[in-house]
Amino acid sequence: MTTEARRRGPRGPYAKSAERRAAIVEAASGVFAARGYRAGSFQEVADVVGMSQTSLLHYFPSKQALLLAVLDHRDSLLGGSVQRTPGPDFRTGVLRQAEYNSGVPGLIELYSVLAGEAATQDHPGRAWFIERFTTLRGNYEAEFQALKDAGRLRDGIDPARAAAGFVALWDGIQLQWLLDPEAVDVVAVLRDHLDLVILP
Amino acid sequence: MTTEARRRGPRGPYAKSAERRAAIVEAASGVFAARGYRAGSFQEVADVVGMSQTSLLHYFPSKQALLLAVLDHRDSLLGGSVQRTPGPDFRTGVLRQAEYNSGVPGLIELYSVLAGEAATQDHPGRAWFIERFTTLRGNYEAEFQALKDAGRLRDGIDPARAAAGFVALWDGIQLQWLLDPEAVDVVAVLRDHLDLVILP
DNA sequence: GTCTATACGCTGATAGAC
DNA sequence: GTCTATCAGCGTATAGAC
Repeated sequence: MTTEARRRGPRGPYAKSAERRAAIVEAASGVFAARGYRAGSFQEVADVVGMSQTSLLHYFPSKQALLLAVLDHRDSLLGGSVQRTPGPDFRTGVLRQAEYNSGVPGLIELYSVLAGEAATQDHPGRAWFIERFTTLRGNYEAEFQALKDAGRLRDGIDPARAAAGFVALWDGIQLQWLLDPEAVDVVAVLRDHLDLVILP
Repeated sequence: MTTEARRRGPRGPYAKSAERRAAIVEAASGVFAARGYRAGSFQEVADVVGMSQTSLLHYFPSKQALLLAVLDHRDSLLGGSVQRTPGPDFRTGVLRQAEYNSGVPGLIELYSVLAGEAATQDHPGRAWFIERFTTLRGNYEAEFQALKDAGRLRDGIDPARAAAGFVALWDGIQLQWLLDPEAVDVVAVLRDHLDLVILP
């Protein structure tokens, strides 16, 4: 819809408005990552962007709407984590992504914190996470299936369960890393696992 | 200290007081599991136990104190998940525990929700979870080391990384299960993994 | 679009009567 | 030990001036 508006040329402050929205989403990402959704406040987001709390409501009609914008924004940054890495070999792509992630801890934090919180009752992000896990498992299942077809999956491994397991491993080890960065090596753990599952 | 008091015999309401405390911790476990720590309120816990909010403060001087009591209580129920299963073979014991867990979803929920929340800034349970992950990894590392010594660990697997990975896998798959119970089979995923790592 | 003023509820915690 | 009364503060959201 932004592009829609821009096409007309000299038609007003829409572009600036889009910039504001982007700034708000960015600020909210930081706040929700640091505090979680429930504990994170509109006011705090407003302070970061430098506007009043009520002005935020002009861009996002509710806190929930802001949360969903934040989640979608994160997705557009990291991709489905699988789609992002279509180029080389699956194993290499995934490990490269994991390596990259360690450079943007804020995004990991946002994801881990909200995923846990989303398991609570009436959480506005719950449906989003359920759907996200579903597609994620689907994507990885396809990858493992392709490996299987190529004869590169270890015998007896079920692609669907392997997919769920790999997503789980990644999320779990990232949480441990978040709580105690010195104690675990995310990339090494993932590599170990993939080397067990994928034949050379 | 409870046993200390009971030894004296007819010395007052201490036993009853301990019962109250237990009831409060139980109620708080449910509330924190369903809502998380920050969103869960003292008032809600009080409603569940059937007393006033301020009376709770007589047993637990602060919300944080209640949280820590809840966490320790959960641990005493499930054990370190490893100590609980010293009997048979490691693999069997773990899978049995996982099977058991699916019968008490509330405890899983409590754990998953709070673990994610604990990664936020200034969370009162953060230190608890860091320490817990450390001991958990240590315990599993010892198990894998024992398997290695017995020649039953697959070649090239590092016990410490395998431990971190297994804990991660378990936590991660439980979170997926919590959000979408139909979509994943916790025990099957864990079994697949162990069968890959442990030689028959 | 941005603001101030404000409604209205809920939070954890304290003081003190009984 | 349990209560009522109360505190000071923060939460989201609305109304309306500019």
